Amino acid sequence: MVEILRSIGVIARSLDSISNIEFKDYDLTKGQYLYLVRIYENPGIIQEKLAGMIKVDKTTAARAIKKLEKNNFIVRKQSVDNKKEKKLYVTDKGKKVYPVINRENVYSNQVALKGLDAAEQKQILKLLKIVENNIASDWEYVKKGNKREY
Amino acid sequence: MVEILRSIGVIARSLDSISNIEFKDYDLTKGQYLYLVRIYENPGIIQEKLAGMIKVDKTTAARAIKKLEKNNFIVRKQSVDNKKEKKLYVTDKGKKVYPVINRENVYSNQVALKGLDAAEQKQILKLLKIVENNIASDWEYVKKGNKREY
DNA sequence: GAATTTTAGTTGCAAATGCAACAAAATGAT
DNA sequence: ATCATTTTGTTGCATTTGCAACTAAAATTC
Repeated sequence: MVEILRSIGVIARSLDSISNIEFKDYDLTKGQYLYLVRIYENPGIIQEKLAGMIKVDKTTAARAIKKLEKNNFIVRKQSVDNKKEKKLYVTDKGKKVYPVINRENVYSNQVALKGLDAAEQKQILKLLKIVENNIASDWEYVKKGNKREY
Repeated sequence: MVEILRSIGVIARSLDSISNIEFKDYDLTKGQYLYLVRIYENPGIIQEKLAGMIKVDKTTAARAIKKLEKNNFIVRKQSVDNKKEKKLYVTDKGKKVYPVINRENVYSNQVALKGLDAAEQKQILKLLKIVENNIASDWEYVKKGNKREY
């Protein structure tokens, strides 16, 4: 019964691969769309939280964000109340690309859910949210250097 | 309703990240476990099919497999009936690691499904299989250089 | 309030990833 | 049988990814 992990892996790689190919026309290189949409939807979010949100190494996030900034999709503003933090915001250029990403995501979502009725669509989302929550704590645990016992 | 894509992405990255960290003790570097289990379960499979099975670029698969061979986890045997193909088989060393990977996967699966009753577990697997199928054709389509219209 | 721990971010490596572009064998079409 | 196409695999190159190791600011503990 290891199938759900594999299925999820296969689906995720497929979707990511498709997105990366489709966004190349918009100057967005591998993975960048991930960060951009989250910054758009969470203006002022900091790098560390963003990394945790999408479950990616903080150094990977740092570099992806740096590149987004270099390419003028986002800006980093020094937080006034906290000298460590740099708050992230989407620029006008970033705001223009957002609908493109969103449109693609909505379409892929449609393709993914083809053949499922409304109740099943609701159900899979609900169940995935639970799984996401379940696995999130283990991710943090292992990322911090702790060893899972099993 | 783009949430299922995101949820799947988050879960997949979490699981992959955890696996990569946990398998480091067994000389398996990033991603290798993916290929090894599939070769174990499908002896004689060729590289191209394996790449398609896990939805990864064929050049990425080529290099991961090359490394698995170099580290003696698998062997490549020239197919007798087809001079292009190289069939893949797990070595004794590979066979020894398989249970380790499987045990981890089973555990992660358990963690993932925590809080879901038997019916829900069955349901999520069934729905994910449909989604996997739905998205697989788009992956192949886009990978071959075709453009999705939406 | 000084000392310790946690949080947020960075840089140096080494490795993985994937697109392009290629070669050669196998298959299909006429 | 010949020619075109598809399948399988490779290498070059640029980019992404992530673990280690490190600063510095903030929060917590004593």
